[in-house]
Amino acid sequence: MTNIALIEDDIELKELLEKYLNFQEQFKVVLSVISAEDFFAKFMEIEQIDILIMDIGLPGMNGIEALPKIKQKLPNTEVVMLTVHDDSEKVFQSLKNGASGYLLKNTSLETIKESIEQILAGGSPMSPNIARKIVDHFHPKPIEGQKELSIREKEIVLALVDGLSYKLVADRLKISIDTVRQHIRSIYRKLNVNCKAEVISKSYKGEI
Amino acid sequence: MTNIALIEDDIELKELLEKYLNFQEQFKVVLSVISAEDFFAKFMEIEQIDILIMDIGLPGMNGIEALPKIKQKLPNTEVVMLTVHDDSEKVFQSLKNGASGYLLKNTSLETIKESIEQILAGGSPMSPNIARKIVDHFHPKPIEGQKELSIREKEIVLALVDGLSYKLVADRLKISIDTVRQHIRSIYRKLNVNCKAEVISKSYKGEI
DNA sequence: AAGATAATAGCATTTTTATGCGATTAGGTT
DNA sequence: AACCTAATCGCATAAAAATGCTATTATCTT
Repeated sequence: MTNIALIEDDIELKELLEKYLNFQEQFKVVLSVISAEDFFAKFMEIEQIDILIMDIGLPGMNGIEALPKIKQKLPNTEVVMLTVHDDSEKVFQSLKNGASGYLLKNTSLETIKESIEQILAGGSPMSPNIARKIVDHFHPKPIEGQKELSIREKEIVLALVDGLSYKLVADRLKISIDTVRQHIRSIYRKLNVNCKAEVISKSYKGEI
Repeated sequence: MTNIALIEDDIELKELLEKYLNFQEQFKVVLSVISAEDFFAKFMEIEQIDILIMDIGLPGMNGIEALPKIKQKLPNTEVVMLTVHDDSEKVFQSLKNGASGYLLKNTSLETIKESIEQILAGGSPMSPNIARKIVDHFHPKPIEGQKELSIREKEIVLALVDGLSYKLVADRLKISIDTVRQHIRSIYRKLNVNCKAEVISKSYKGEI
């Protein structure tokens, strides 16, 4: 038996979900509230919550703000966001704050049921459009008007990302520190930056 | 009509997929080969390839190596990996190299068909276990024995990640440059580092 | 042959970072 | 009351980074 909690301020949807999930014999909705504040007031009374399905747009504290506080108190509860928001910002913030899944509100009850089963099987349910936003995050973004770094320059960048000083970069690549300086000059020119920090950030953002 | 290409060295699976997809009236398998080399030899003859479904474990050049070369020549073709490999390394490399979806080989034909439809609708099909690996990538990893940064210190970190100098950090937070220095000292002590570069890297790795 | 680019290296100078030491104020804990 | 932490600020100094300028060699393109 899987214990499920809901935070959803759309009463109609909340009751529909509650009914549908309780109708499944393997699930039990043990808590169903309309706000994060409500959840914090009542969750201690529940012996176990396996899965929490929550909205982002809530009255009072929103779902994304509430998420880290919930995960702090219930680290073993898997949280799935169920929301109309499909902008990247909200998706990534939710994931960073501890969500294990992200479903859009046009998801069918059937698919929500399957999503819960996926979570229990160690997976992450994700509406395809949300998955695309995450996948695109990994795709290198070609910056227009930005010159391609040479192989050697990319090696220097990797060393900088590793946190090495000019001296240590020189040691790693067996070149003089002045050559390192020279390469870094070229890198800064090509990337239009003027400090290591920006190079490292661009590297992590996939802009190199 | 959607044109589909396959690279799959398991002949049985390859022919099964080919038959199944051709049976769907909205799909047409326009190229079906058993290696990347084969693909490169024959893809020019095909007028259009909308979707490429490919394996990773191939004879000769493997799927991950072949991927960037394929995307270079066919930037508008959406690539879905279909493989038995579920290790994070292969998943992330595939995404970085341009894959738009990642399915495990236990995926049903029915689900593969749905995955193609998801791609066409601008989504990214993803087996739930693969999605979990990607989601986990965003979850902050609590480092044992690492002290929690204060709110102010986190603001400083954000400013450093943005590439600001001490002086500009001071301006942004309306404090003196010496206070910035002091905060950065505390941050370095808590994170066990001794330069901005490492702080920025830790931040992007989710270790803060 | 001339021109462009990548990789190497040196020297000088200014700016920024990293670090040592000390200090005050405010808020919370024991 | 004594103690701790977060946040603030100052001064000093050594190390590292950023930048300006020059120069050689090799390779590749036109």
